[in-house]
Amino acid sequence: MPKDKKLRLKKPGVVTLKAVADHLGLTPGTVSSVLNNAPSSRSIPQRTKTRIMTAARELNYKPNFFAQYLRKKRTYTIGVIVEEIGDAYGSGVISGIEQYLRSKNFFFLTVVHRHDPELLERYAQILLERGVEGFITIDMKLREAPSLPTVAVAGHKAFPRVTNILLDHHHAARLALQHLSDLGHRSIAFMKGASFSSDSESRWNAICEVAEELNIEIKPELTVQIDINDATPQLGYPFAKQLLERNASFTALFAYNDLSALGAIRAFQEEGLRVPHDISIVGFDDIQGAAYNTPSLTTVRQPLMRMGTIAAQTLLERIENDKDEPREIAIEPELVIRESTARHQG
Amino acid sequence: MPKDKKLRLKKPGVVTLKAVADHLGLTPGTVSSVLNNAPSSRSIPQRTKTRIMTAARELNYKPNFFAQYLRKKRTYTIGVIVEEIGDAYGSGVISGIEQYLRSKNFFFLTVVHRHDPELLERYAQILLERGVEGFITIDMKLREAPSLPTVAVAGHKAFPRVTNILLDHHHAARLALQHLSDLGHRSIAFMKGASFSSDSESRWNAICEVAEELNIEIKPELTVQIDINDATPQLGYPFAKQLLERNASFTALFAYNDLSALGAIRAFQEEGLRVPHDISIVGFDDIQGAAYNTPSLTTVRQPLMRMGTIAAQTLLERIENDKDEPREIAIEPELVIRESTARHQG
DNA sequence: AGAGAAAACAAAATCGATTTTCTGCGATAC
DNA sequence: GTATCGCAGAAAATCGATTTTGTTTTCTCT
Repeated sequence: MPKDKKLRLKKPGVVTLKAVADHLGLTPGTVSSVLNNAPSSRSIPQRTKTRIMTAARELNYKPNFFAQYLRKKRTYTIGVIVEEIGDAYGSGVISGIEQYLRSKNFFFLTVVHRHDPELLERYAQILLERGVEGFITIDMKLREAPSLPTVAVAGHKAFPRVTNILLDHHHAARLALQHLSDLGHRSIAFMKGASFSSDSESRWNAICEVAEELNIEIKPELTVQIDINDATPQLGYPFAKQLLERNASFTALFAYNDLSALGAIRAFQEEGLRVPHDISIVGFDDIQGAAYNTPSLTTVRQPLMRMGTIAAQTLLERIENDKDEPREIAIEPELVIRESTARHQG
Repeated sequence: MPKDKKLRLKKPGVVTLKAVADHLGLTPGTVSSVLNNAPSSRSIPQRTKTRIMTAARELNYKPNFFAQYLRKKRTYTIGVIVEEIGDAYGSGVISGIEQYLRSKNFFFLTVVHRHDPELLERYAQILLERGVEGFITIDMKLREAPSLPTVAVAGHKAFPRVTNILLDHHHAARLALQHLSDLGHRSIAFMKGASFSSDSESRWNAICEVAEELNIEIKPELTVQIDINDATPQLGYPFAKQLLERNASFTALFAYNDLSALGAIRAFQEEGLRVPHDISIVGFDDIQGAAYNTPSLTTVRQPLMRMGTIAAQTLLERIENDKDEPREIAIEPELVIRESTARHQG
């Protein structure tokens, strides 16, 4: 006969509030109010309070999270929705989130969207079921107003309850293009981000504006559009090849991000082009590893960790104080000059 | 006067079991038993069952996860403990875990250990509080038997309730060293993994054995010990420098993993050494990006995603059927030859 | 000395499910 | 004609907390 499964449900060692109360000869309610320092415990004498505290510590009492939720409706947990597990951009942001939340005794659940609406729908539902108190989305295009306080990292559209954290793309474009221009590059190729990537549009618009300001011509034959979804340098590879096939000459490439830049370097080198000798390349983000590539990558740095910290902080403030949300928080980029750009050998 | 916070606790739109029951003129118990197809619903006529099902769907009733847990003690959730957010090795494994769990309608919570016992302790506690039904640890040295079914990816020590998923390191070492040997390398330098990395010891022992078999001498002056904790190529950089400072000549390096290999390449190139022309390098893992480095990395591939899938599958089987755990599951590595190794120019 | 207040807790309601135990009624059996 | 069974569902107990309401005592004050 199989052992009764029910018996295994009750974990033997778990100390409940009732156990503590019994041990003290008090009722659960009294113990609870003291442990939570509730107003109703005002009339309990210090002696008893101390007895209760001590017993709770000695028995190693930990309130059951689920039972507690049922009354308090709080989980001290937020949901983080990221493109892909281990994606370089998201990982940087999440590190910042983790740091901040840990310091505030909050916890977070992570799910992936992969730019797939169905997957997102499903995982968002799970997060809600699990009682998250807010969302942080990373590189995600929101389709509708979320039901909870939300901070959208790289979010651009305005929605109720949403704070967008966004980079100053105009400044970013200026840093990159000015740098290339200063190095003597005039024929610059561009990679446009995939339409589902939330920064694509703003970044491209900023590039167009700045190019005009700097008198740099954006030639259609030197522009490629990324339209795949990949969290590896493979992202840029086919589009760099595509660029080369067009036989239009260029001396520099402003990639959509670091991943696509790394893929492009690989593609160029396979065709016998040297970076930066023949082609200078500027990436975007400054992900982990950009500094360790050969050649190391010149790139527009986004302070990813800091963006994560700010996102978490903003969200917690809204959750705890239900403050009015700031609509937008702007982040300033920074140019990191490394080996992948050089003076145009003209 | 501030609005009463209590009022905001009850979410307006949430439909409870009682709401469904009221709407049907039945009791919650009846509705619950039918929705769960419980034995006690045998006596309920099909008409009523259909009415209940329909109403539940129409009202979009979703059982409250927390209330449900209180009775059933199930969360359909496991805890994944990984070294660092976005670390290349862990991300690969987690991708596999995610895929499998999703197909089985399980969910997972991720926390980081950073090889820090205190952090681990704290996060493990949180996972338990949140009712995970098992653990998957990744690159973690267990200190004691866990309280729940556990699968340890790259776990080596035997513990009750733990299944270790481990690579055949002897085979791995043979693939790498045979390859270098075939290319004519005799003076090979080695990087030993940090003591807190769980594969370090086995991998090193295997290397020593195979070196002996192949008559390759392991010289102390060509051996460096990684003793920092870093999830970027920075991991290998200082130790490669250290190797060079010793002025002992070598023609190849077998790094601890791909990250340290990438860092080493950078260090060597800074000193004017070309890879693979002057030094051949073999990495380990085949992380995302190893194929896109310049030069692309010859490496011993671990099938990370598959290891994740197997880990998840093994764990679920143990949770659902409380089967006896397999003590170990062996994984076969594979050599991926790319550009970072070449014949010794002797 | 008696009323009212405060002290010190106990009891009960509640959160939202699941599960076991009842109950009333019609049909069948003897 | 009544004991028994099955049906259809109601009632109540339970999971483990929190919170509100009650109930004794013991002071305090006049």
